[in-house]
Formats: sequence, structure tokens, C-alpha cells
Amino acid sequence: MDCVAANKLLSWVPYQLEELVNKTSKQQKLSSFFSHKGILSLKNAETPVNQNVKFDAEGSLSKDEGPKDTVLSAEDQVSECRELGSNVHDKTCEEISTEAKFTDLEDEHSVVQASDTSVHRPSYMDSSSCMYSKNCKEASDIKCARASNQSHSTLTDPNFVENYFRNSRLHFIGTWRNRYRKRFSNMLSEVKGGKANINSDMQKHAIIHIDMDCFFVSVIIRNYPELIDKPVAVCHSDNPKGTAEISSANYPARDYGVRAGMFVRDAKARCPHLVIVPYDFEAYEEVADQFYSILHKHCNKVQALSCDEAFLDVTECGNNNPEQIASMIRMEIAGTTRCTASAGIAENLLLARLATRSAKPNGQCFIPSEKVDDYLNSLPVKALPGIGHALEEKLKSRQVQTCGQLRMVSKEALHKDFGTKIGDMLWNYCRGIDNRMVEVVQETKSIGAEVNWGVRFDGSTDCENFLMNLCKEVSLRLQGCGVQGRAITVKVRKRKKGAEEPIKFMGCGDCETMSRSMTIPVPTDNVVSLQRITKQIFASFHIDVKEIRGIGLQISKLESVDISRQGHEENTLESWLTSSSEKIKTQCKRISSSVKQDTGEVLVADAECQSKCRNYEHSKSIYTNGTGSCPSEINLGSSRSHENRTSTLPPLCYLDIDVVKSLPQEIISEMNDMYKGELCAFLEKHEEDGRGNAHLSTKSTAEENDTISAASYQRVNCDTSIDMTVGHSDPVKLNSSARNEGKQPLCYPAVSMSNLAFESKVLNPEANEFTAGSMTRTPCKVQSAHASCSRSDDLQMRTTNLVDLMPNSLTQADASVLEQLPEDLKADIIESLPAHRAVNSVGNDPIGFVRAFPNNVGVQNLEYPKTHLWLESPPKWVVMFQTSNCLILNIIAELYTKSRANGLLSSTFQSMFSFLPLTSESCSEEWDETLSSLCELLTQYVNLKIESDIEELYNCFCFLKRCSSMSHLLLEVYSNVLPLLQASVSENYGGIFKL
DNA sequence: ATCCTCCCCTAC
DNA sequence: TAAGGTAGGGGAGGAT
Repeated sequence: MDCVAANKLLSWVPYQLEELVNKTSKQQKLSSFFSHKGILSLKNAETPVNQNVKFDAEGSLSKDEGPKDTVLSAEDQVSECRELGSNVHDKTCEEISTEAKFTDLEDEHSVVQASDTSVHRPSYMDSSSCMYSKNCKEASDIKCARASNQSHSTLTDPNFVENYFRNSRLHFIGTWRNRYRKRFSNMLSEVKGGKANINSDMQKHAIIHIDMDCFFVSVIIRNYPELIDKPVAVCHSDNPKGTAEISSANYPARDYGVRAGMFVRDAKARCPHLVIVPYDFEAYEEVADQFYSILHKHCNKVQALSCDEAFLDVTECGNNNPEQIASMIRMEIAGTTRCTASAGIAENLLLARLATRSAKPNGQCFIPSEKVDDYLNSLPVKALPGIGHALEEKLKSRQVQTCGQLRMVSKEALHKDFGTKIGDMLWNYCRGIDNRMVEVVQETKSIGAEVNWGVRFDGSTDCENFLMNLCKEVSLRLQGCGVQGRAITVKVRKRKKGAEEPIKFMGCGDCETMSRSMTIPVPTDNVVSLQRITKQIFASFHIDVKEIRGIGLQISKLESVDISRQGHEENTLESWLTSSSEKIKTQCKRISSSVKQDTGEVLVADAECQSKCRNYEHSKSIYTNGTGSCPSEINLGSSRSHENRTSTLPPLCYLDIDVVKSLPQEIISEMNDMYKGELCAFLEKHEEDGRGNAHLSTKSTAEENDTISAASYQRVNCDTSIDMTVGHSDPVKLNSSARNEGKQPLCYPAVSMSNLAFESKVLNPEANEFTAGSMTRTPCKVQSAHASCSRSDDLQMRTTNLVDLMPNSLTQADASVLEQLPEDLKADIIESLPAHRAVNSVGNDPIGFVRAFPNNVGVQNLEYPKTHLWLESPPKWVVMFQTSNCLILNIIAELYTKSRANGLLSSTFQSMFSFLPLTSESCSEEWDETLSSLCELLTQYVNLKIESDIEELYNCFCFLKRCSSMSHLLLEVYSNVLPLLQASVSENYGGIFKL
């Protein structure tokens, strides 16, 4: 199975995959867990073991929940609740809805309970907690454990990252909202398109905050009624000596003082008969879905807070009794999920949330406006959402502990002490003021992944491997959300100086954290780009990998992936073809509608396009089926999910036959299917034509185009001091190997900048628009080093892309070369390294930071160590070529990755790049794992050969151009690389190419 | 004045 | 043994 696809799958159904494979395994697992812990053999359990097993089988939700959209009668639901043995059992609906009115609540103020999936403050963050082992034996035990061959840490497990997230409850909680967004996107977009949140200021709102009761426990024990009244907690491990942390405890357990975040051993000390149950993420996911389905059924303004908690704005729900709505929702939740929920009702989000605290467990509470002041007066400030440990302490030091006391502090003083925003928040909240609205659609602003447990590296290889896997994970998450980002932040937790191994097994202990970020001009979700940049940022920490206890990667400045790209399902062969087809059409359209200009460049483009169009017409006439339409233009729209989109394949005459022939048979078959069998016929016909017409034997249609456009080629200037046609007896063998054989000296086309500019505009209009804006933010003047290039928008686009791909900085050798340059050129080049990529302080690094420039910018090149090979050449030239090389390498690497991701076989890639001196080993199945060695090869190739074989390289790109009818990606490669290459060559060979 | 990066804090 | 994540928001301080 394709590794990328598998990862993607795992990423988005991480908790379902295993269980779906074997539905029964969950019950078996759970039973064996309980059995192992002696739960099933509880002497006092009312249900014998065999019955318990029976309950498992019958208790499956599919049977119990019934049709989802059936509203159970109130009686049914109450009896359902009664059966559950929950606290509702003796209450009528009426009582349920009114049981926790504000008037009953005064006594509860002192109890500030966290909600049930709420995450405890990790002990490693708590400076007052016992962070270090005072017990030497214990510490040494842990070290021994580390030394032994465990498979759950980065020390021993190469798949650590992948496995880790599947078992992390915090990961489940943290990524839950994204899963929700995906799953309920229909409902969210409906509301978004409607009249959400308009004119809401004047109106008094009715807000319901609803929260499941001890969610993580309830979901597990609903199948084990004998546990309902017993103290139960959810945890990874039941080892009473261990340092596993309690995730969630039910109310009986809380009565013993068991709290989320406690070590199991501490919890057992307080409550020896505490029952520990394992997580069941699939069940959590299932119940959360049921929970939200119910909420959306009752109200279209739902703001998801977490898997078990939401805000509802029921102001316009039709029913003007919010308490009744809350009651109905809670009963339906209990009936469907067999878990209880509590609700708070008030006029704003703050008060509704506070009311829920008072309502728990399994109750609801309404705070009327007139009672707000009384309610808040004695409420501890810590109970206000947004006030955590730090703020609480800060306020405490100012003798403020309750909201009443906080009201005494002036707004100005709060601003001064806490800043404007937090000051305002404090001032408003302690008065019960909250102007936030229920936000149905919440835009994702960042996506990331982080691991702070089990991180122990033996060497830099382990660490790099880990980082690369983290990039993969993040890349998949970005793609899963359909976004790309421009800001990449790497966070590292490093063991604090003097800190010992933490008590917590494989914990991160006492750490200092640091983070660094980089902003790139073009958003990306590409794993190779992320890996490249991440590696670079990480290197800038200059940290001993043995000291690392946690690593995180976060992507922000997100932009959603271009809709047209999504629409084209870029991961298919079809999309490559259709996209190419669209481009050809656009190109033709543009040309035919453009006003004729006198410049030769436009004529070149014109001639090329017209010839294409002619060929297109020609093929139409050859393949006409009587209706006048071209049969090779096949509409694929109807059979695909994107029913509104009609995409057409490029006409057969646009395919480069040589390229098609060189493809693996299965790809040809696939294409043939897409062309309804006509491709093979076309190929056969082509063969026949070839046999019948010797001089066309190796020419494809695309080559004919080349021939036509060659009419406007300009000859190499014979006065040039360097004769490009001599001394290269071994020109690169392209697929169409006869291409250059026995021909006159090579001529180089004079492709003008404006022609290329035209081409790139057609190919990438979005990028064009985008960069126009971003250029001002990240000024980059690489183009100024390209001598006399015009500063058209198109050129700017290319250079901006270039910045993304160019090395972050230069080597020591580069630095010495740069020093010799004229001041203005030097300044240009230095400036072309985006400021945030350069390193401001120099001196503490033995290897990377080699020197400071007068403007105090230190530079390094970590990724392309071989670029210094160019330094023997004239300085200006060096910089140019380094840049080009890196660009080429990156594009090829990216192309390779995409080929793999798109399911194209490595042989396809191999045939596309047959000009590369790849060994048979490097073409084997190991390709999957050897992208870096491929890059290495390419680097060597370019470095060793380009100096003498510019011609060869140019041929490569001619080849790429010929491939363009196959893939828009290749077309982009061509249009991006060629001008740079030409500019570089022109600089050095004094006008071989006319620019 | 405004933006950016690097934190810190908070919630679940 | 155990799985201490994720995302949003804001402040300080520096760069422009």
C-alpha cells in the first residue's frame, strides 16, 4: 500500500482504522483489560462474567440508539435514563428542567470544577509540583528502564511519531475540532451562507452551553452498568506503581479526591478500589458525532468547543423557552448516547458557561439577568474562563480573589497591569459582560504537531528522522484541511541545565522551550519543502540532540488551497492531463484575442500556438466522427464526483508520443481507458505513419511544434568566444535519442524574456496576483543580479518563487566571494536573502556561522554543501548558478515527490528523467526512501557537468518542454527554470542567448 | 504607528 | 513503565 496514502488515512481516521478492521476486537480488548484487572470477576458485581460478555454484544450502539432522527418521547427517554442508573432516575422532565435554578446555587460557588474532558495542568509545567525524583533509586530505575530495549520511545522506535498520536488523548482532544469541521462542513457552510450573526448587537440573546458529564469515563462505562456507582477513572495504564496520568474520573471517584492529571499511584492511594478503564477513542468519536448531530438538529447556530462541549445560540430557534430546548437536547443526548450532559442557560457565553459549572452533573441551570451581580460577587476569579494559574496568582498578589474584589479595580489599573485586551476582559467578565457571539464557522489559523513525551535521541540521525516524520505528519494534516501555510515555526524543548530525569516515565521533565520561525513567500503543504525548511530552522538552534525532550512544528499564515486545484483532483493522472489541456486552451484563446504586436517575441509565441491550433484542427479533421466534433476530446465530468465540472482531456494530437510510449504499460492503459481506447489506436497509427514516412520516424507532434517554432529561432552568434558545439561529444541521450544525431550544429532558440513572461502568466496567473502583494513584504532583489532583466510582474513572480526555493544563506566560501563584489551588487545579494532567514548574531557557532558581513548578517548554507564548487568561477556567475541549481533541484525533488504521491510509478519518473546518470540501484524500489540520495545525485550531476555541458542541461530542459503536453507540472518546471538558466548563461557567455 | 517574532497563557 | 497535544490569543520588544 502506498505509504503516503496510508499515512493520510491514518491521520484522519486514526482511531477507527484498527477497530474497523475487526469490530469485535474492541470488546475483546476491553473485556480482556477488565478481566486482567479483575474487574470482570468482581465478587459483588451483579452481573456474572458471562452475562457481562453478553451485555457487550447486545449493548452495541447500533442496536440501542435506533433511528437517529427519531425523537424519543419524554417518557421513553426518562425510562432510558432510569435504566442507565444515572442521576435522572427519580426525576420527571419538569424537575430536570428546573432542578438547578440559580436560587439553589449559592452554596456551589466555592466549588470550581473543571469540565470533564478538561485537561489538567501537566505536572511538568507546575513549578510547585514535585518535578524531580528525590528518590535516587527511583531515578535509577527509570534510567535502567531506558537502557533496556523498550519500543515506545524515540530511542528505539523508528515509527514513534506515527504511533504516538494514535494513542494520545491530548492529540485526540487537540485535533478534534478539525475533524468536526470536516464532518459537519455541510451544516457549517449552510449557516455561513445564511444570515449568521447579523445585527445581533441590539438583540438580547439566549445562549445554551452544553457539556457532557465526565465524558471520557461515561462513554466507557455505559456498557458496564455495574461500574456506574463505583469510582472509575480513565487511564493508559493500571499499574499502581506507575506514573500514568488519570485523564478523567467519574463523580464517585472525585468524591475520593481523584482528579484528572494525578498519577495512578496517587489516585490509588486516595481510593484503593479505584477502577481504571482504558481509552476508547473510536467510541469517543462516535459519541461526539451523535452529540453534535443532536445539537445541529435542534439549532443551527452551534459553536463547537470540544468533543463534548458546545455553545448554542437559540435566540431564533422558534421556541422561546431556552430551558425547554436545553432539557429536550439533554434528554435526547442521554437517550442516544447513554451518557448524560449538563447545560447552562444565560444571555451570553460567559454566563452560560458559568451556569453549566453549577449544573453539573447531569443538570441544567439558568442564570437570569437580574441575578448576575449576586452570582458573580463571591465567585472566585479563577472560575472565569480565561483566568488560569498565572493570572490567578498575579491577581492574588494584588489581593484580588473574587469577582467582587476584581470589580473594585479600575479599568486603567487593569490595563496597566495586564495590557489592554486582558485588562478589558477582566473588567468585563467580573461584571458578567461578554460581547462575543456564537461563532458557527471558525477559521483555522494554524496547524501543527508536537511531541513532548518519549523524546530521547541517541544521535543526530535519530533526531533528523524524527523531524522528517513530524513534517510528514504536519504536511498530511495541512492537506487534510485543504490549507497551505507560509509561516513555519519549530519549537524545541530542551532539558534545563542541571535537570535530572523526570519522575514521569519518559516525561520531558523540567525544560526550557525555544521557538523559531520562518516565513516563506509562497504557501506550502509540501512535505519536502517543509522538511527542508524545518531542517534549516532546527539547525539554527545548534542544540545537542541528547538534551532534546520535545519537538513541535507549527504552520501558520494559512491560505486555503486554490479551489480550482482541489476541483481538479490534482492527485490523478487525469487531472494532469486535463489541466494541461485547459492551459493549452487558455493559451490559444489569449493569443487569438490578443492584439498583434510587432515584436518578434510575440510572434514566436504566436507561431507556436498557432501551429498547435493548426495541429488541433488537423487532428479534428483526421478523426472527425461525422458530427464534426473531436472524439479525443472526452468529457469526463458526468462520471465524476465533481458533477458541475466538465473537464476535457487534451486532444490526442497534443500528446507527446515519445513520452507516452516511454510510460509504463499500466499508465498507458489507464490513459487509454480515459481516451476510450483511442490512444492505442492513435499510437498504432503513429507507428504506421512513421514506417511510411522515414523522416518523421522519431518525431512526435510536439517535436513538430518545435520544428515550426524553430523557424523563428535565432542562430548562435558565431562571434562568441565560446563555441558551444565543440567538445561535447557525448550529448545527453534523450528519450527520442535520434533527436540530435547527425544534425547540424545545435542552435539555441532566442526565447525572449517577454515571451517567457507571457508563458508564465498564462501558466500561473494566481501566483502572479499573489506575489504582487507579497513582494512588498518580503523584498527580494535576486532579479537585479540578473543584469538587465526587465522588472515585469512575471519576473517578480519567478523570483519570488525562487526565494522560496533558494538556499537560505551562503557558505563561508560564498562570503569571501561576495566580499570581492562591488558594493552595490553585494548589497543586492545579501538583501536577496530574506532578513528572517539570515542569522543576526554570529560567533557562538563553530561550524555554520562563518563570518559576519559589515551589516552583521551571518550566513550559512546547510542544505547544499556542494554549491561551493562553483566558487572558482567569476563571482557574479557563482551566485547566479547556485541559485539556479537549487531551484532546479528543488523543483525536480518536488516533482519526484508529487509523482510518487500521485501514484505514478518510479519508472515513470525514471523515464522522464532518463538523462540523469542514475544507477540501476538508485532506480530500484528503494527510490521511495531515497529522495535525499536522489537530490544528492542531482547535485553531483549539476555540479560536475553544468560547467562544461550547459548544452546538455539545455537539452534537458528542451526535453522537459517536450513533456509539457503530459503534465502542467513539467510545464511549470520548464517555464520557471529556463529563464533563470538563460539569464545565467547569458551573463557568462556574453549573449549566446539573446535576452 | 504598525508589523513581526518569540514567547507565555489559556482552554479543551 | 506510557503515549505531557492543539490551537487561539495576547504581550514585550525590536525592526521598519
